[in-house]
Amino acid sequence: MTHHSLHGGDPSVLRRLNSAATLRALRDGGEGTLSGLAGRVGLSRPTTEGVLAELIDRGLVAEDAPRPGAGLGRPARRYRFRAEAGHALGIDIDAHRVRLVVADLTGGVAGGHRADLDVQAPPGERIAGVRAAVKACLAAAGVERRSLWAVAAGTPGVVAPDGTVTSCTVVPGWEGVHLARELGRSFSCPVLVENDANLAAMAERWRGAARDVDDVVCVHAGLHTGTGALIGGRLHRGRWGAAGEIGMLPEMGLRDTTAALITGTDAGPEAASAALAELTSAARNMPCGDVPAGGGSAGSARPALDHAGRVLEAAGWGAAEARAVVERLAARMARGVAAMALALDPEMIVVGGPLVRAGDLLVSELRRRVEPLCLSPVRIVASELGDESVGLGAVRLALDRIDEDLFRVDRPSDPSAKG
Amino acid sequence: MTHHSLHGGDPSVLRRLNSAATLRALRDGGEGTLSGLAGRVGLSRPTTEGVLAELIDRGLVAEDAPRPGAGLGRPARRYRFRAEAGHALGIDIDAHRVRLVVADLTGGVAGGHRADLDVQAPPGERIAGVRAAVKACLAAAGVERRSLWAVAAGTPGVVAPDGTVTSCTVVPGWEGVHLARELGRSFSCPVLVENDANLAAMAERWRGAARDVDDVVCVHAGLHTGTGALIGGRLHRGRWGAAGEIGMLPEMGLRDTTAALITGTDAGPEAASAALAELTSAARNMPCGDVPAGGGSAGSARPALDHAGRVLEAAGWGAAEARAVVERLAARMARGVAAMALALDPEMIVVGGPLVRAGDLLVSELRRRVEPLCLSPVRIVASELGDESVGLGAVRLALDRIDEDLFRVDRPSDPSAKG
DNA sequence: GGCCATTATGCAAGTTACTTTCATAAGTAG
DNA sequence: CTACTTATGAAAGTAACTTGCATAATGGCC
Repeated sequence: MTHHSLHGGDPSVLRRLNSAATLRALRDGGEGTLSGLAGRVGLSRPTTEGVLAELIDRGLVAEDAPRPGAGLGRPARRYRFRAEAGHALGIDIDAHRVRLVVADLTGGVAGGHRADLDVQAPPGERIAGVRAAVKACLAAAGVERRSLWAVAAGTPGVVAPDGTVTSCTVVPGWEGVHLARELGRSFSCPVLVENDANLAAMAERWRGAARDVDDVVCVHAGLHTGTGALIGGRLHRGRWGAAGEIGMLPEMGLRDTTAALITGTDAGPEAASAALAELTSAARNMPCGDVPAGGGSAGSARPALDHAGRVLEAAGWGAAEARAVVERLAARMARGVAAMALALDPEMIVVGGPLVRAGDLLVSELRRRVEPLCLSPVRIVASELGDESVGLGAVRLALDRIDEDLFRVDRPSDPSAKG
Repeated sequence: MTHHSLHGGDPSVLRRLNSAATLRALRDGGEGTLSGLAGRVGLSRPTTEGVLAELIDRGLVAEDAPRPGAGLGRPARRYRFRAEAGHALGIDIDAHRVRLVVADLTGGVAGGHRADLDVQAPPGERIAGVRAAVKACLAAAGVERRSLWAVAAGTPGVVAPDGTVTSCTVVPGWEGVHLARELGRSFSCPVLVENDANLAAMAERWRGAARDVDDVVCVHAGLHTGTGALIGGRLHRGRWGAAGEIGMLPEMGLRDTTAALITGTDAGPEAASAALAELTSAARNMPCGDVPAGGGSAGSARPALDHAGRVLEAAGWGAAEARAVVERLAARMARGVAAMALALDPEMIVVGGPLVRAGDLLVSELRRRVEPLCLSPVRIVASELGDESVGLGAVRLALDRIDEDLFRVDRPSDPSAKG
């Protein structure tokens, strides 16, 4: 049992209930007339009128001008949800870049931004880079900082419930950083931090391949392949935020997936890591336009991803050798994906992340390999969001946090609390 | 988002809300005085009085005689939850026996019963055996059939959402049986069917080792080892009811665990199955007190469990050879348990099922083997419920179903619907 | 045994919030 | 310009919760 409102209440809780229901109807069902709304929510017209007046007072609803000519009879008063009353900011922090998405309260994207980060930068510098990107993003989108009602950030690695990165293999020095607190300094609203695969899963359910699917696993294939799971429509983080890290078992084939793609073998992870290190050190002295000047002082993830990108591209236009490499990668990953499918029995598995490109070869190969290992007819599909997924998922997480306050029925006790 | 009450409502929903809160306070907080209750629920005394009158009318609450001498002042009227107003029945159907538990509405056990079943009996006969056991159980406990408000049954194998056994390796002929419908004929209340490991997990959270733990995995070690998971305090069934069947991957070491124990090897499952078949066929002609006369016509699970029991017993009093066998089993199972721990990151893993006996050797060995493979400090503990777990879990599931109706706030639409 | 402090009860008046009802306003169609 | 349609505005009515006060029942004290 989650949390039952042990306390009954005054008639005022009824008002709050109706207020929340009306606001939801207006936001999810789009603008509407007074009587139309009353019908949708199941309340009488006078009540709806009173509730709306209150919502207008709180700045959440606006009355539009009536539209004559829309039909017979006296024109109806029209109300709409004020999506512009607040905003949510989603941040996708990766080893070598940061992506941002700002959206209004209905999730309408108001702007985005991206900036490169030095892979080798220490955490402080990295966070400073994120701060600068946030500033630029807000300026470009024309969104004021005080209009932000919640911020969420995604990062590779395990994120503890308090927002600390407790384990991260792909961003140097990132472990132990209390990211929620660090980022929190820049904002006066709740700041959440979450694992990137988890956010990708939320994004796919919101606007991607898993729309309206309640039980979904998102396989986020990158340098290391992590998975995120939504169970009953809700994110499952695990007790320590480490859910989905099944790739920690080497035989699952989800570790160092990019390296495995590069070497083109299903040899053990040590061989792949060695190959990656070699490749990286070879690439260090080559000009590499995207890497910021001054970076590249030690083993970097960027050249590996670039190389992987070339392989995937080649597989896309049909190069037999490249296709064989991707097929071997799929064979390697199949165990781990099947294990997640068997453990959770989701309705759908969405495969996304940097290693998934147009052509869907990796996905169709995974489908072929994983399905025979499963008990249930799980649907394995490619991400529809590409590299937007983590940023969008972060926006969704922030919006969920906002909704918590927006639709809460019990009295707000401490509105200055940060999450 | 799960299910939002899109509709606002009359003052009557307020009454239903307060009625539910009062009932819950009375049930969970124990009996109380009128004023004391009002304070607990946060309502005024007159309101509480009205709500209680209504609850008494519905037969859910009774007024006890006031107790003079309990303190100063006028004796207070005392109210209590009528736990005896209805009952829940839990059924644990296994390959060779059926166990039943009846409990009242607070979960107080009113009676139990067990009966042997012929392992080789066809489904119809097996179900008839269950029916007979139900009858005997109700008679012994003095509970009338119409007093049953919900029934839940646990079985090995995968149970589809509609209550069909879609896959079962340990009960012959059990696949394809629509167990919920078959059992439903005997009752005029909702009948639920669930996988046994899932029920064991519910039981451990209710009254076992995982009290007050929201994220828990229960490893149910038997002929085949399945796992059940509670996530956020709720059972996670999976889209097709197959969640937790990670043992379908042979390298997880969870398949044919009893056979593996018997052979004492960590050889592949084929070797173990062959050994089991051999043992079974050898045991067929031996007298075996517990097996009903007429049974034992083909490969049976019972001798295997008996043999396994002897090994575990020997390990319990310290026989070195037997201990080594159990240690090898733990080593075999560690992969699968670790995979579940990594996939879900639960707070606790409870190890139960027929293969767990006093002494906890299997559990401590698993702890030693699994912890190094995990990212998070998961607690691995032994079941506290032994072979009661599945039956108790079934009772808990039935009680949850009852609670759904008891505390529902929206108007009941079709009270004759079966779940 | 009578009186007081204590605690709970029963009833009445007041408040909040929702609903129904009816007369009126503001448009469109002919 | 009239008739019809649809929405509005205000008033009366109902359900349910709260506060407040006089009253009842008990234990302890003198």
